[in-house]
Amino acid sequence: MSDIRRRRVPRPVREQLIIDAAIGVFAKRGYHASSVDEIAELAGITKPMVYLYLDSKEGLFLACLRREAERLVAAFRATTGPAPSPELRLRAGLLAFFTFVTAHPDSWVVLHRQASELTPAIAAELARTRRALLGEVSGLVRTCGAEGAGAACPDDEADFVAYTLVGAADSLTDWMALHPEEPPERITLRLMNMVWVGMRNVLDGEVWTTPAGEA
Amino acid sequence: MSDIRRRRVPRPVREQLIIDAAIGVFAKRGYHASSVDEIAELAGITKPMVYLYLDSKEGLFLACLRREAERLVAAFRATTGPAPSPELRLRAGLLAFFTFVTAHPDSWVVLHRQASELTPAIAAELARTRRALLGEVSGLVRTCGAEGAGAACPDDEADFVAYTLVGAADSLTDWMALHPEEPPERITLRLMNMVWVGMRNVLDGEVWTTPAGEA
Amino acid sequence: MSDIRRRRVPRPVREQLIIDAAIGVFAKRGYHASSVDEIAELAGITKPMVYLYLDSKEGLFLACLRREAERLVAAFRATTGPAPSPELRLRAGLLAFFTFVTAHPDSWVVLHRQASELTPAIAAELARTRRALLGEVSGLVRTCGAEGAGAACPDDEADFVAYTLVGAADSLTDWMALHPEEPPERITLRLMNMVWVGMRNVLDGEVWTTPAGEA
Amino acid sequence: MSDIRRRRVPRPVREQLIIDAAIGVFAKRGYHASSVDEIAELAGITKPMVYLYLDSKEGLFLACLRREAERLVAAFRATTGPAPSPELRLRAGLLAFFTFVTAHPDSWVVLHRQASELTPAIAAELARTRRALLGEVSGLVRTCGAEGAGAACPDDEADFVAYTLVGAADSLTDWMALHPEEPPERITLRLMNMVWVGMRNVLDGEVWTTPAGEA
DNA sequence: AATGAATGAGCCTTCATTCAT
DNA sequence: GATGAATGAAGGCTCATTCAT
Repeated sequence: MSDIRRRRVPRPVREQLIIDAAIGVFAKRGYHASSVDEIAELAGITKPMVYLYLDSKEGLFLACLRREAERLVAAFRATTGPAPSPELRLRAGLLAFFTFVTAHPDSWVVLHRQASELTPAIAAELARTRRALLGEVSGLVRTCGAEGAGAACPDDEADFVAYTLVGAADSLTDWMALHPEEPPERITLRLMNMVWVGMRNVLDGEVWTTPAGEA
Repeated sequence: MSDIRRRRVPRPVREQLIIDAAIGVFAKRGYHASSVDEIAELAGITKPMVYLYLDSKEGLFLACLRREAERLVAAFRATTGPAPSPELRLRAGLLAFFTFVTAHPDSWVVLHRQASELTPAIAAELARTRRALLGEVSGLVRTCGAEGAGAACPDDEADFVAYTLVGAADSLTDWMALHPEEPPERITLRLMNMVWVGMRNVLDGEVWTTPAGEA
Repeated sequence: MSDIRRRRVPRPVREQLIIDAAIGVFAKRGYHASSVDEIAELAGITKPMVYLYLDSKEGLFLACLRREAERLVAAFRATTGPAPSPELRLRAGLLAFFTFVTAHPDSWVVLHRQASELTPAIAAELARTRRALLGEVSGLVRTCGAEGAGAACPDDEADFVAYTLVGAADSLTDWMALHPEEPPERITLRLMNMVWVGMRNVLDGEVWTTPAGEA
Repeated sequence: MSDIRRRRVPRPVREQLIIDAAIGVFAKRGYHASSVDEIAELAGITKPMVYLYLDSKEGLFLACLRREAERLVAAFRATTGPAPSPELRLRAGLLAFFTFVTAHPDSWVVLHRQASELTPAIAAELARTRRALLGEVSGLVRTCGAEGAGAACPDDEADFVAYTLVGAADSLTDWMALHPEEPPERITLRLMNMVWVGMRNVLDGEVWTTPAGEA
């Protein structure tokens, strides 16, 4: 970040440097409030280079989105694959998430905290990204059904559980910011504690009902 | 939208009409992409009026934030207070949330989906709003500890659970958009199923641990 | 140009002032080389007003085009109508043209000297304008056929003559710039001299042929 | 467009290729709206080469202007010289013009349809070009005076006639675009019909006057 | 001989905001 | 109480032009 940003940097490298800068600015200010000028300056170049390489502000944001989504999903897969049992796979997935978010907080903001004020193209890409992440989680969840075949667990339930997990994890991201001493492992453990039993019950079709009989 | 917006509307009413319009626009476009022009036109008045009543774009957004936060918290309290047992209180809170979000989708977007691209003043107000909501939930959670004594349940655990619940509920908001036939009651029931047992365990200090012995 | 341009000018007036300024700048620099800033300054206001009233640079140019085309055609019609005989009508038309061009040189440049570098919308409007002018002249020419019915004169010939006349007149515009002492009346007379006889012959079907017999 | 544009093209050839490309682009888009990038790409080289060979965008345009003007005047002279009689010389000149314009429409646009939006240097060169062409025509016209003596025909009259002819021919360029089946020979014939008699009268000092006695 | 990398400057456009009526 | 007129400031984008290789 000090010497490589000097003149005459080959295009592929410069592109990554620009995206690096862009993620920082987009995360801090949001899409509309970010100015390409600021991104260019942070990347150590001038505006025309940004447009030459990434086409437009929208293209720049899309590039950020794609690169980080790929990274997150890769991290997720790399850990959930090898784990031997359902609960360890779930744990591995949660851990991968919290580790990624700890390591790349800006990426997560860009990936997930940009509701509204986006152009159609960006909104579409973002929706695709989210679907990919939720699909990943949903697939993982489907392998967690009690003793037997995944077929026993309807997709609908798995999706519901996936949304719950992703939302909970997302929100815990904020909690982590208030508790910096807590390592991803402990967050993961605590979240496992909260959801593992209930999740299994849900996937197995056991339901909680309103105790007495009220509204 | 037809007659009331005519001339000679008393100030407090006008203000509410402006805020109504603003919430719609802010939810659709986001803060920065919203233009005061569009809000004024939707409210049926001219721009200088907006400035006369709400001071600035920022003030306008703050007014939206305050009004809707108040409404959501009120809805929450109104239902959790009367419920007799812990689990019914929790259920009532969740139901209140999902009902509110169903009834006022724009409000929820403005309240919660506006990360980044906000001015400091707005970010502060928004943080306050979220803290209020989380505090409310956290308090509720604290009453759900097993045998009764809130003292047995450390604030830390309650907070963690609150973040998990709010995040899960928030995310299920998206799930609801994909399943419009599902009423708030069923969402509430399913979420209760997923978290009730685990939550109790967590609040009681029972912990899940990595089964065999791995990373 | 000194006092009326002060603050608080009603919209219709301002619009005309802006168009006045725009014609001057567009004529001097051409469409692309003109900057809205310069036009605004010359009009005694700031850029946002130009956009508020005329929408865009393109809209501004279109407004110039429409206003001046209307004026030129009006001047043309006003004089050709009353004239009693064919040759006097033609003479009146030519005189109207040269008088208009003398009085509004910038208008003529904007109307006719803007080949290429125009947006599609402008090109279309400009084509319409030229067709209107040529149609006017062509109609006039058609009434100049020798003794009798305009039917005797095919549209094709009239069009050819109209193009010739308009082109000649246009070019003489440059000649006039080099001979400022020459009044429109004399130019008109000289052009009548050059074309009247030949035109009549052409419209009557008499043709010149290569004398001997060569390539 | 396939092989010659490969590497190792000698400089003079490359220059001509660049000018070829430039004329096409300048004619289509106009001076300001043309980008050096597009010209370079069309010429099959990179931008720095354009600057190395032609110095600047302005120099590039000037080169186009000079080359095409030379070609047009050459074509004009080549045909008017040998013709034996005045009317055949005029006919030959007109024919040369219409033939050239038919063969090189882009050249004509660049040479003649670029009023305004030009830099001073270009405007000057363009004025010189036009003067050259008009001078050529004017000289030709001077040899058309009735009985022979050019002295009998004042320069002033010849100039006036030249402007008329050039303007008429220019405008007929547009007419030709609407009548692609009409060959240069026929256009020439029709224009001769329209102007030959009147031109002779003018050059001989015979004047048309307002018939009765009006404004 | 040729090119990829880089930039200073400028232009169109929009927006939040205010003044004068 | 309400509005039309007006603006300072900024942002996205492009372009002619040059340098270092």
